[in-house]
Amino acid sequence: MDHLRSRLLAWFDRAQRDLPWRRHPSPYAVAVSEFMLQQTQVATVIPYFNRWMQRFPDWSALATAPESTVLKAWEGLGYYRRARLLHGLAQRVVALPGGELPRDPVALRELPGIGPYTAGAIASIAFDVPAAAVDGNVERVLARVFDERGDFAMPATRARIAAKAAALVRDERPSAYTQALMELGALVCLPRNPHCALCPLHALCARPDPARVPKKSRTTTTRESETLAWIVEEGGLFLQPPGTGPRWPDFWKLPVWEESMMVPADAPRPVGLTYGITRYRVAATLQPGSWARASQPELCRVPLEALGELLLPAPHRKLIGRMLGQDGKSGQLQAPVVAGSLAKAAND
DNA sequence: AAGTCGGGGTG
DNA sequence: CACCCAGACTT
Repeated sequence: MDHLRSRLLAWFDRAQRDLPWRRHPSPYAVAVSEFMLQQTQVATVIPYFNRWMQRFPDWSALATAPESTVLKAWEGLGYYRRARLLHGLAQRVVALPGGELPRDPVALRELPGIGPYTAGAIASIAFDVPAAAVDGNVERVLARVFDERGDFAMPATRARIAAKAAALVRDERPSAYTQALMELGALVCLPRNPHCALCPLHALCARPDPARVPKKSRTTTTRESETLAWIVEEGGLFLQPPGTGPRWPDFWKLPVWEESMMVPADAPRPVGLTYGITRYRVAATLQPGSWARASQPELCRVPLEALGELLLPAPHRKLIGRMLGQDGKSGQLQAPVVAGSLAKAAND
């Protein structure tokens, strides 16, 4: 399949996107980008990556940073275990003799947070080592090219595709080849509406018909609803500290509304938001109120102007933004902006 | 082999 | 809405 490779590489040289981690692809930059890109789209990662490289420019800077700082820089990206694993990876790397990642994918696989995909991706992209890196994009592209019709949820199907990917590896521009396969999946060989007419592999693809593409099996989502409490006293908002509750163990959270403990307030009006977390779809309401008796001892009263520095789940931060009349369209609110806005709103 | 873990982009 | 995304780790 040398034909496939030459066509793919020629297309990549022409069509690849200008992405920040392609500017100076050091092993560190490649590793940071790969961790951030796990189950996360490129457009979401770009601003996080740029801020991260400013704040933690190399392995040493990351390794010596406190974990709270690392998590704060990851806030809003999701899958927070990745941040801890990357932090742990940095500490392992600086302790290695060369102070750098190994280039062997088998050795990479032993390090924290580096699975089969990421090991192949770092080896090939950062070190130009011929290694296969099979992510969701590559799986889809190869399944179409080789007319693999098995269910993607079945390990046997994925194993067949992985074998195809491994058989395609050559010692010819491994870095560009790995990125080209993924870039094709991201720009041309799309999940729903592949642009087959524009595809460099169109002539040799076994299944160029967009109407007959394999799809992943569905996941069932469970619906939930929750009411959270907005209680402010003396410029401080009552929050649940980290370490409690089923979700976001590292985060501060809005407390759950307790009918027996709280009295709803007439103003301001409640605000609502529906958000998804893993396989759940949660309809959340933020209810303003006050304490019926004494405040719950496990809650902390946090000054509104300090909220920007706290670790808050994205949906909770959005609810707070809406309660204070902010647009909230920016999704992730910058800490200084939040602090300033909250202080201003608290004076109203 | 199945569950868990976030959040946003997109048709 | 549902699906998908440069997956890894735990049970």
